[in-house]
Amino acid sequence: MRLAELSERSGVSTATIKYYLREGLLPPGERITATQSEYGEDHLRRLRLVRALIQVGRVPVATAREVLGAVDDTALDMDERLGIAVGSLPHQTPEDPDDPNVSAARETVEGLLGELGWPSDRSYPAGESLVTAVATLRRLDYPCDVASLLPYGRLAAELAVSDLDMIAAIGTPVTQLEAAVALTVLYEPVLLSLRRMAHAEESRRRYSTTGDGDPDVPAEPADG
Amino acid sequence: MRLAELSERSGVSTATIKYYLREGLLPPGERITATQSEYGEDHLRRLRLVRALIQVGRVPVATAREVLGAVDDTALDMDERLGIAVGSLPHQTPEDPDDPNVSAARETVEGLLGELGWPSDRSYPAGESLVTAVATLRRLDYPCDVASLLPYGRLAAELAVSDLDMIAAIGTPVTQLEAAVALTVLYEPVLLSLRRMAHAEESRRRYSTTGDGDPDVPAEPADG
DNA sequence: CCCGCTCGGAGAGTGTCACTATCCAAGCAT
DNA sequence: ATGCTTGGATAGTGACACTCTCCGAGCGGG
Repeated sequence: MRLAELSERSGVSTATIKYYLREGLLPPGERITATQSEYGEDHLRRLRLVRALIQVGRVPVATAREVLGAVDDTALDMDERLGIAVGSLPHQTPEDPDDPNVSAARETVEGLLGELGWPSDRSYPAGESLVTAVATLRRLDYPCDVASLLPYGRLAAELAVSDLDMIAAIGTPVTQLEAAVALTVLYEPVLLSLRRMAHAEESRRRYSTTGDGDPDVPAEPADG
Repeated sequence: MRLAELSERSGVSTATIKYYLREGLLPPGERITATQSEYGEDHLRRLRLVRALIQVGRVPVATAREVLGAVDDTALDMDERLGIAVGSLPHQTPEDPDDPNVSAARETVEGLLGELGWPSDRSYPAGESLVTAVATLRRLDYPCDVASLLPYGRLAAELAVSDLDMIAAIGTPVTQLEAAVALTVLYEPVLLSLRRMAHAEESRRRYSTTGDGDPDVPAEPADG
C-alpha cells in the first residue's frame, strides 16, 4: 500500500508517518519507483505498535527507536534483544547519589530484594527507578521500609507470572519479542487504572463514601 | 524562613519556587514587609510534595494545581476533596468513541467490573484510562479479554488494601489527604519498577537467561 | 506529448511545557 | 548611605512531538 493508505488504515496522519520514517521508528517501505514506496501489513502493525508505545505508553520517540531497534536487531539473540528493549524503556530520572535519602533508599531496595529472594547481584534496569521513588517517599516521611514495600514486591512477582504466561502464549518468537515490549508497556496503564479503581472501591467499602458516615473521623478499618 | 532558605532546604531553585508560587502550586508566604515574605515548615512540606508529584509522579503542573487545590479546599468534606484530587490525577487521553475497538473495550471493562464485584453504575475516573488502554491492546491483537484482565483486577484489589492500610496509618486528616494523593502517585513508579524487576526475575527463573540451559525449553521453576 | 495530480522526502515552523534568566524597585543590614 | 538581597513580573530557553510548506519526480487521462 501507499503512504496515504497506511495513514488511512492506521489513523495516523501522513505527516506523522513521514516523521516516524525519518526518525527510524518505522522501516522504509519497499521502493517501487524512484519516488514511490510500497508498505505492507508489517508496516501497519509496526506503526500501530509505535503509536501505542508513544501515546498510551508515553514512551518518548527517541526511546521507542532504541527499543524497537533492539527488537529488530537480528545480530543478537532473543534474550539480549529483550533485555536491551525493556531496559531501554522509560525510567525515573536518577537523583543525586550523595543525598542520604538516596543511599538509604538503596539499602531499603537491597533489603527488599533479599526478602523477595531476588538476587541483588543482578542489576535490574528498573532498580534505579525504584531507588528514586523510594528516596522520594522517604523525603516526604511516607512509609517506604522493606515491610511496607514487601507486599508490592510479592504482588509484582505474581503479576510477572501472569505477564509471562501471556507472552508465552503469543505465536512466533519475532512477534513474541514485540509482545513482550508491548505487554510490558501497555499493561502498565491497565494496572495503574485498576489500582485507582480498586482504591475507590476499597475506600467505599471501608468508609461508606456514598452519603452516610462521618468523614472527619475515619471509621476503624473493618479488618486489619 | 525566606525564599532563599526554602530553596536551600528543598533543593529547588528560587526561580522554580517563584514559578510554583505564580502557578498557585504553593500558597504565598506570610508577608513580613512590603517586599519580603516568610515561609514555614508547611511550605517546605508542600514544596517537597509538589516536586515529588511533578518529578517522580510526572504530574503536569496544571494538574498538580488542581489536585492540591482540591486537597486544600476546606469548603468540601474529606470524601469530596479526595475524590476530586485523585480524579484529577493524570489519565490516558481519551479516544474516538466511534472506534469499534473502543466500544468493545468498554464492554470488556464492564464485564471485568462485574467479575470483580465492583459496581459498574459507579463512574470511576480511572475507568476511561482503562478503556483506552484495553482498546489499544485490542487494536494490536493482544489478549485483553475479561479472563486476561481478571488477575490484574484481583491483584489491584489486594494492592488497594495495602494502600488504604498505609494511608489510614498516617496522622491527621489533613495530612491524610495529602498522603492519599502522594501514596497514590508515588507508589505507581514503585509498583511499575517492581513489576519490571519481577519480569526479569521470573524470566530468569523460567528460561535460565544466565548462560546455561536452552531458552526454547522453559526450565521447571526451581521453587514457586 | 502535456498537464494536473499525487507521491515521498527534507527543512523549517508550531504549540506546549517546565522551567530559567533578566529586570526592577523596595528594603534590610552595615 | 549604600551595597546586596528579596520578591514580583516578563520574556526567553530547550526539549519534544509533531505539522506545514515546499520541491522535484513521476503517473495517468486525453
